[in-house]
Amino acid sequence: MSIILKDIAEATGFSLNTVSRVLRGDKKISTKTSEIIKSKADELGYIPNALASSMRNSKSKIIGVISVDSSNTFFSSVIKGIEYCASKNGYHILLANTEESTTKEAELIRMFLTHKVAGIISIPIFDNCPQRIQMYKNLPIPYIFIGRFVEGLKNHSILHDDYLSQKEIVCNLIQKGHKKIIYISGPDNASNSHIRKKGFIDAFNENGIKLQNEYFLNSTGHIEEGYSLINRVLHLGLEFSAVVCFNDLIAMGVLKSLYENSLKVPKDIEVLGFDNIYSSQFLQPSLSTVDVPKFRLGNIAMEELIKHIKNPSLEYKSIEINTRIIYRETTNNNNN
Amino acid sequence: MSIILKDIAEATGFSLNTVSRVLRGDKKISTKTSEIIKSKADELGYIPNALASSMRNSKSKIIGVISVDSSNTFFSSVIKGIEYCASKNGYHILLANTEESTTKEAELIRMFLTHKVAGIISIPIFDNCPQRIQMYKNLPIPYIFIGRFVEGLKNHSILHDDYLSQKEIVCNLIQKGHKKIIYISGPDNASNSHIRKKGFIDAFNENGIKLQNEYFLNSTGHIEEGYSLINRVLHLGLEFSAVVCFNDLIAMGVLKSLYENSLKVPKDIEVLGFDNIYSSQFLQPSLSTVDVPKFRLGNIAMEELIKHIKNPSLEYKSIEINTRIIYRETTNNNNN
DNA sequence: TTGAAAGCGCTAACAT
DNA sequence: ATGTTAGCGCTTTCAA
Repeated sequence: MSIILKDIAEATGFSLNTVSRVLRGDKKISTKTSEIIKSKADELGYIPNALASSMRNSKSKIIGVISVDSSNTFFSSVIKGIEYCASKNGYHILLANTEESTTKEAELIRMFLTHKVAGIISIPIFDNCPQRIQMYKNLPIPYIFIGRFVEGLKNHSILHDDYLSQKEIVCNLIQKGHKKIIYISGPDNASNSHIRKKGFIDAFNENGIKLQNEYFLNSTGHIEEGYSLINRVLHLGLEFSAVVCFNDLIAMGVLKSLYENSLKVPKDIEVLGFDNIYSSQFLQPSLSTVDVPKFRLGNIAMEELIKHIKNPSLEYKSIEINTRIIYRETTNNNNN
Repeated sequence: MSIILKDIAEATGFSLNTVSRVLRGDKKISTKTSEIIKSKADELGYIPNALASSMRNSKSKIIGVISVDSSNTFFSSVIKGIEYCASKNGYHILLANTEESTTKEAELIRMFLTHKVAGIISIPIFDNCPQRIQMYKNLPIPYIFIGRFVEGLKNHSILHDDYLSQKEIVCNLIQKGHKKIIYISGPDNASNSHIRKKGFIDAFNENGIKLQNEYFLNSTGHIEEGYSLINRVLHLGLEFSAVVCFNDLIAMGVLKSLYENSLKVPKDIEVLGFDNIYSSQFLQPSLSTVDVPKFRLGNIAMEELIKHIKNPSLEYKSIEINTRIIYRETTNNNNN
């Protein structure tokens, strides 16, 4: 059926081995031989068998990528960055979603191992389940975490600054006189939910303002929740003058709810998101947020991973990327 | 280093073959033997080698997925559907982007072949370059196209109805009295750009209204263009009372521009998108659009592909999924 | 510069 | 019910 090295060898009269060497670009082959073999390979439509080659030399050009939800706009940008960098370097990605399940994450790691991937990039679920951490520690291949860190494996993470930006945003609000600020937090199983929330809390503490429980709203980070949570507190009559959201999606829902309730943004209520997803600048009003370089995050993760694949003894070091606050139209920016 | 079948064979005293059969769940093995071997495999932390197994029985559980841009929210939903269905059936996806390049698409196909994938799902670039079509025709493995069709290979496509919905939308506008409707078209290299545009044109023709060239605006389907194109025609003083967009992203940009130019939607201008992406219903005003079942599209494509993998002699048949017009707040819906 | 032989880890065919 | 043997297509010794 399909053409294999042996066919080319027989067709050209050279040995199978010589053919293999030519096609891999091995030195020590006469130009003439090389040309003959290459053109015959072309003519026969030879397609190399990566499985056989991987098996023989235990090298693979495939990277396993674990994400929670590849359709989330944040992750899909990160994954695009990963894919782009992988492709540029001759690697390819095997993509799978955990759907928030730790069991699934463990299965995926095992699956990747089964498929002999060269390395793994993971946007892991945040729980400190020791078995899972151990699973990563036992990996015989390089691995990198993106955007979240796993207890005890911080060196493997490409992070972005969540804390400072979140705190600065809130300090800014406080300086403008806001005291009743709602914070809608993100999913518990993402490490940056906790970090951002801490940024919010610390801003209050550093300014000596009391925090009240009813101003903390929990969400899993989806639009609908921003919408329904604000509807609810409005209905309950909670007073507030600003809403700080774990991410832009939540902020979109918040904006919608405020609009429907005839509250003007930013005049009555200021709103801030986080992530700077693609559509944020095109909202009405455009969303003030924190830019997280998503594509770059993926890119850097992949670059780092490749370094570790090429040099397995390389020490891991945690990398933190800066974020950047972008004040747009959902905040009063007179003082900026 | 890593545990292989032979290690388990030696540790249990059974033959390598028996071990293999137990671990694959082959019948004709005594329960006792099976238990001994399984527990030893667990104990040793055995991880099967999919490469070796694939090589031996030329079966693979990997599907190649080709998309133009996996970070586009439309595609990322489709891909999620693919991945979900794949995972449910024990398959995994190798994902790669063509970045609009035909050359890249050809390379990817070759790469997938090299990696011995079981099948390919492609969101192909739309050009009738005969070499590329031939490339698909020559594929020794099953393949399915999503959302677009390739000349001469229509049976391989999972399509969604673009034409009827687009036409109906426009007929509706015309019935409401609109005569000056801007159409912002999508990228030339997507087959549905052409189909949707035809729907728009036919609506005019069937209602006996003349089409004017300046009402056709070309775009590649991104937000920015919706924004800048409308800014431009407004600047030029073109009169219009409705904007029909190839997709929701464009419509978002349009909305932004209209808003900034103090034009009220839908009072002054009605706006329609297409695709019903996740955020559309949360825009202000929420976007009237056509729902395309993205996740389901991916799901069905994968299901079909699996059928063909399991039964290679199965005839291909084109599948068309219905779309559904959703009138929200960017249109005047009194009459609906 | 080229060739012969061994073997990666597994499964299928055949034997017992 | 279990074992023996061959071989998937390739690359890596080692030899010439």
